[in-house]
Amino acid sequence: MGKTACSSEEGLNKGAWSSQEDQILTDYIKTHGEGKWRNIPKQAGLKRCGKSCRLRWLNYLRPNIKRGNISLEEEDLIIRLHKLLGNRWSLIAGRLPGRTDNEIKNYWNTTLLKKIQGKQSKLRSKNEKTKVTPKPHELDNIGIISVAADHAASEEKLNLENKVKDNIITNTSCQKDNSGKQAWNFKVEEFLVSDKSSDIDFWKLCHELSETFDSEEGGGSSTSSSSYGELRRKYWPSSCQPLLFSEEIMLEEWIKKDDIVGCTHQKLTKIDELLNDRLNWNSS
DNA sequence: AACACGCACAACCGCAGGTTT
DNA sequence: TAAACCTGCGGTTGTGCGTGT
Repeated sequence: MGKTACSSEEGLNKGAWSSQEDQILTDYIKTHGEGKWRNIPKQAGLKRCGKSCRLRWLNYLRPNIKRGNISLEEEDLIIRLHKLLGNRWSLIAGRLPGRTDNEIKNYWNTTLLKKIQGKQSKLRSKNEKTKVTPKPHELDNIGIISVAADHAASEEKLNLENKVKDNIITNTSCQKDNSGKQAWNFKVEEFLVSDKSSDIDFWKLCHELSETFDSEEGGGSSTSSSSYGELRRKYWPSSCQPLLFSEEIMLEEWIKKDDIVGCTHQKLTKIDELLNDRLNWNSS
């Protein structure tokens, strides 16, 4: 793969940008627009490499950039998103209007990490004293949730499923088995940071579909479905809007395991945490 | 006043993956 | 199809500033 090494290009300025350089770059981009970063230095008359121009524009010169004074709400959101996404700074920055990935990364490394480490060491020493061990779901990464369409299902259910599927997220992967059953897999964390996660209508749709599942379970469907239904009712808090996933797919995956209740509980608890987070964001 | 130290943040670097030729 | 090119990302480094000694 080709690589653009600024360091290998001679005669280029390095280090802090001067106000004149900033002005030249700003004027050029205002006239010609962003993109084609490699050509910008030559055309604008800057002794900088394209990557440096891009970085300067995106992190500093771009309009509507907020600088400094990260609020408590923003800080809280960064911590929550980092819990979900890890060091995916650009994704985190995407949920904080006006903030750049570089700023959030710096803020995390210099400020938040220390705060969190401080809290964790306090918690550790408390746990050591009281001999509390962390629950498994507190340590696990987030899994994948599946939405399935059972072709033998009612037309009403299918229509709802298709509506939900169309709305979830663009980069779902679709799998089909021999019986024609389909599953759309998507990563929870990607969904939660997408615009769709704050779309109330989408959640209403999910809720509606979930109710059709429940009513079909009540009508006496397969044993596995009702087992799942019981599990879901047991572990799903009534305060949460349910996120959809098919009982068939989940059970096919998990029933092979010896400890199905433990496994299901673990996954549902994680999903529950995510949804609680989402609901908290909406209410705050 | 001078120095050392730590912190915050801007900027750099290397890499990966997507796009173009 | 493969090489070249471009862009974006995350980790790391460099530097200026404030504070303590």
